[in-house]
Amino acid sequence: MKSSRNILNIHSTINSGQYFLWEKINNSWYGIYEDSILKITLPEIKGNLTYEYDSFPIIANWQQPIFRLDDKYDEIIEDISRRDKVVENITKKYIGLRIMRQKPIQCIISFLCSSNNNIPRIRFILRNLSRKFGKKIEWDNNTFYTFPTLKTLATISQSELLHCGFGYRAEYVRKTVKTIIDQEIDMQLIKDSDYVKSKQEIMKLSGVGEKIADCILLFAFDKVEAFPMDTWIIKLLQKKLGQMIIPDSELKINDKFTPSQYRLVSNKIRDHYGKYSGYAQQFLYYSIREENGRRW
DNA sequence: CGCCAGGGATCTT
DNA sequence: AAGATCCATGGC
Repeated sequence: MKSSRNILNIHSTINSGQYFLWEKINNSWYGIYEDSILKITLPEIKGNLTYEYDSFPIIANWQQPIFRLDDKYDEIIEDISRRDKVVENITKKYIGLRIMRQKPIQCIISFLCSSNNNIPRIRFILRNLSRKFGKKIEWDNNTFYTFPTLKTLATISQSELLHCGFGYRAEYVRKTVKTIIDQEIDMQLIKDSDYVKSKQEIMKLSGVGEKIADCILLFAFDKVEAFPMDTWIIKLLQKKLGQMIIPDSELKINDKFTPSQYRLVSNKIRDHYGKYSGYAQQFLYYSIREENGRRW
């Protein structure tokens, strides 16, 4: 199965801080997904705009759900581009950037780990966790480790988590895993409900506040209107988007916002960008990181 | 040494 | 309801 690069740019999509367990080996990207290893091989011939997809153990046509190829991409780009010039320009520049659809548990643990942390370290910690507690898979002359299952996660001790590098987030992981195992949150409800109700439910998890909830809903639960606001997006709001989205507001955007400030700005911003706000956010985030010379 | 990293929980006013 | 503080860790 192949797809054109003008609707999917692998590099920007994988390197946009949404899905941490990918690594490039030679001319292929390898990703961790459930019990399988995903593989994308880049074209060797210049001008060839197709990718080749593979996986082991095989998952047929995995790229369709994972890169959300079923989304009406053109319509989404047109919709968010209409909202303001900033996003219009960025979507032109980085066309092909996609949102990926992750498995809930991996996504939840990944973003629990993201609080007050940076992307290289998030990757480092998640890889440690996988190496120690995931299933070993030998493929393509390489060794890979899957992400541990919920059941396995429940058996991991606090000190083992600390040894992976979770730091103070180890307690979040332990509590969150227990909450999910004990079915104290309703995963089906999160899948089926709208953004507001799903967010309320996912925020019952320890370590999941406003921002991380938005990430989980956007990257694992199809809530494409979620607009996660991290420190970089907040800087952008202070610098160039604030007046456009929150005109004449008495709200002062500080470097951190309180939960109520977050909700207020979130409401305004989702009103501004509409039902595909999550896509707008991902373009903005990627753009900021590119402009600031990301290191990862 | 301080500041920052895809923040959140908890305690204090 | 809004601030202040602490959280573990590494890069710069």
